[in-house]
Amino acid sequence: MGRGKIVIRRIDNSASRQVTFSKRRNGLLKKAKELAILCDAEVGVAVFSGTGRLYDYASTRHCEKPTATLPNA
Amino acid sequence: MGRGKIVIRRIDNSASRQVTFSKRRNGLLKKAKELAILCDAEVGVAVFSGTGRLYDYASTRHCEKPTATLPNA
DNA sequence: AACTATTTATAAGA
DNA sequence: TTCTTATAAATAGTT
Repeated sequence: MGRGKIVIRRIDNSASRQVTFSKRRNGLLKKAKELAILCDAEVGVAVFSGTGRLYDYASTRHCEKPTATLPNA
Repeated sequence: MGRGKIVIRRIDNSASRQVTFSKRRNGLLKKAKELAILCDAEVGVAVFSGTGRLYDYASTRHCEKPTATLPNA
């Protein structure tokens, strides 16, 4: 969905990969939220960046929100 | 993204809600997979339908895949 | 379950 | 890196 068509494979360029990660991560979380609201569904999403930072969404949060990182981060 | 613009709020009509759930659930899982591949990120998504059926995706599956249902399903 | 008119997401570019 | 814009992709309403 952009100026050009892309193939779904790892983006080699680190800077481009970071930019795409930021954009698509936001898009995914937005879609998750919309699905939960529109369809009255329970939805949970967790995304860890390459540096181990967590970005998440849960339609119903049953626990305390952690500031998690991957073990190897 | 459709013939008409919609507001993000629970879809009252049960049949429409089910159809939208099916379409958007597939879209969300696809986006999750693309994000994981493009950006080399760890991504997990879990969606429970109103009837408690689970639809999920995990970029790296560390455990056995369960055929889970919500407790109240 | 297919089909498109449209909206939305986003790849490039500024 | 935040904003813009052309274009690809998702999808709402329809058949």
